[in-house]
Amino acid sequence: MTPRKTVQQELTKEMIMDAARDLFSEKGYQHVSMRQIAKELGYSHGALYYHFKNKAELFYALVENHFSMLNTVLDQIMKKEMEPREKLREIFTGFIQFGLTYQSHYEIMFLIKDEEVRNFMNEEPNHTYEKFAKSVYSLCEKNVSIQDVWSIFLSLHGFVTHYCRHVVGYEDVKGLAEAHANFLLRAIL
Amino acid sequence: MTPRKTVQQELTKEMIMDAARDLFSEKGYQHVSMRQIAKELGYSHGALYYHFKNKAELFYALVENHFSMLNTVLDQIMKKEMEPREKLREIFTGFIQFGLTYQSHYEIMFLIKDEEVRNFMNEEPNHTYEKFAKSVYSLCEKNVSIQDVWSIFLSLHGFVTHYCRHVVGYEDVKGLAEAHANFLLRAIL
DNA sequence: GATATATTTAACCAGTGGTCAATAAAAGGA
DNA sequence: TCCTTTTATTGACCACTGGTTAAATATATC
Repeated sequence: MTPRKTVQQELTKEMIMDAARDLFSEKGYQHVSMRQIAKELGYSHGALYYHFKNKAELFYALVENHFSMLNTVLDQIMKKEMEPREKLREIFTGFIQFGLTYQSHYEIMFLIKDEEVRNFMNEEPNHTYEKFAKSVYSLCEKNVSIQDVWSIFLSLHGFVTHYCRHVVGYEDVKGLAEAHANFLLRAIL
Repeated sequence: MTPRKTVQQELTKEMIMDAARDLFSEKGYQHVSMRQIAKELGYSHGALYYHFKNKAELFYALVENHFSMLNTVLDQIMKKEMEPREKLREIFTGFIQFGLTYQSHYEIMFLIKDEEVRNFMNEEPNHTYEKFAKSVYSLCEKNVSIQDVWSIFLSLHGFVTHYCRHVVGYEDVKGLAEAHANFLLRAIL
């Protein structure tokens, strides 16, 4: 019985979130239990509840930053000095790269069906999409419709979703991702 | 104790499969239990096990035909007398319609990450994709690459996946689906 | 030493897939 | 018609998982 560990090995929110992240990547959100997360950390499951009110709150803490990460990716690309066409390509591959690099994040952000979890995310998805859409739209000038931008998003989403399911990293499909980006570019130019 | 139901109707595999289908559409594979299915039917869960060895077998019985259903959809479109371009459009919207009409099927066919479930499907996904790819390829003549066909598939997949998540029927997004199809057509013509 | 803090442990509760003896209804013969 | 056999259904039961909570207790802080 060791009802409290020494300070150096005390559990933190960050530790829990890191472990949770890893497990989600590996097994998917649905198949990770609080007990598993605790076991991974070498703590009892009860300890998690000291740091997070419940499972949903833990998930929300995780997902909260994921959208701003993606926003940052988009911002950084938009800042670059580059031809519009190249920039578009970068946005497309950048989106895919984000999705496949942070698969568990992506899953939670865009793939989870669970109502309970999704109710935690309010406007983040819309906000991030707005940023994406504005960027794409501004780089295409007038030969593209709002509809088209949405189609592009869905098409990228399809790419990420498929390869998420088969758990490969971005590097494994870099060539395919670029081809996909080119394919989409062809539709709008 | 009423160890057997009076008159009424006896349970059949079809009844079970119908109820299961509905529940899967609604809640997804993981969140439907044998007990829920039984309850929906007004029988005890034990009765299900008289008709199906276990949950997996029930799912497989369900999914088994889904691929051939999609194959049939593709075949029927290919049989039609139509301009290639229109046929392509029909294939695209037909795929989406299938995905959104049989969301639970689609989910199992193309979206489930669960190893246990996926091990049930052997070559069906590949076979169905082959049929899709051959059809599309033959309708495009030479101005399209194998890569492009794959991109089309992923793009349609993205559409279905997204709207599956938000549980809407095909009718609710028919206009969007057609726009998406047109978008994809533009990329290859 | 007292108090706040962090952790474990055990337990609760609801739910799961799955098994099976008991049993009533239906079917088939005589 | 009665009797047997087959068939389909039930509900108790098992072993398990998962989220959550509360009491107990060891450490840290003052």
